[in-house]
This record gives sequence, C-alpha cells and structure tokens, in this order.
Amino acid sequence: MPTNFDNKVYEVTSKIPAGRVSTYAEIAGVLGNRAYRAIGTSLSRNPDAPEVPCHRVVKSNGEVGGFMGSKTNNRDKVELLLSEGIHIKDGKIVNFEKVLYKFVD
DNA sequence: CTAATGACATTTG
DNA sequence: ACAAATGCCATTA
Repeated sequence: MPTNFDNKVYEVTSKIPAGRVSTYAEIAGVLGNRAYRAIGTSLSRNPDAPEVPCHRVVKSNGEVGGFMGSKTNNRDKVELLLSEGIHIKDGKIVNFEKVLYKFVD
C-alpha cells in the first residue's frame, strides 16, 4: 500500500502533460526536498500505471534511465515516448530541454 | 530501532 | 570529456 510520500510522487508525476517529460530532481524539488532516490523507488511501485506516467520521468542528464532494466519491455517505454512526440536517441532524449516540463506553472 | 537497498545526482580521478 | 566513487532520501527487511 502506498505511503504519504508515494502519494505525492504519484500526484506530481500525473501532473506531467503529454509530450513533456520531467526529472526525478524536479519532482523532488516540488515535494520540497531532494529525495529523487525515494521518488524512483516509489515510482517503481507504480500502483496505477496509466494514471502515473512514470515513463515520462527521466534522469537529470536526459537519459531515459532503467525502468524495465534487462527486460524486453524496456523498449516499450521508448516507443511510448516516441508516440508522445518525444524523440529518443540511443536511450537519451534529443530535445530534452525542450520537452522537459517544469512545475513552475 | 538499525542496516541495507534503489526507476538518481553530484563530485572527484 | 569519460569513468568511478560517494552522497541523498524514503522505504523495506
């Protein structure tokens, strides 16, 4: 069962619009701390996949990261991002800074 | 309660 | 600039 922290992570992550991506550090900043580590762990639980677009959350350097790891589904995440309009090059986002969504709204 | 882990990030070699 | 080591925060054992 998700904890309070997890709930915040899912909430912020679900706020990411389509065609945009965010980083663990950005989300951590919105939460008020730098717990990008715990955020990744919480997203790994991902109780609501379609509600929480965890695939739209990438690393700070623009890399997609390791969502599925060595599983074959790893490709699915990239495919989904491409569908959203995000271009990926060798596992990294091309126009990363342009698709990077900031919660400054 | 203490120790170890992890979808990361930053600093040092 | 690239590779390796250390640090961070919350969760889980």
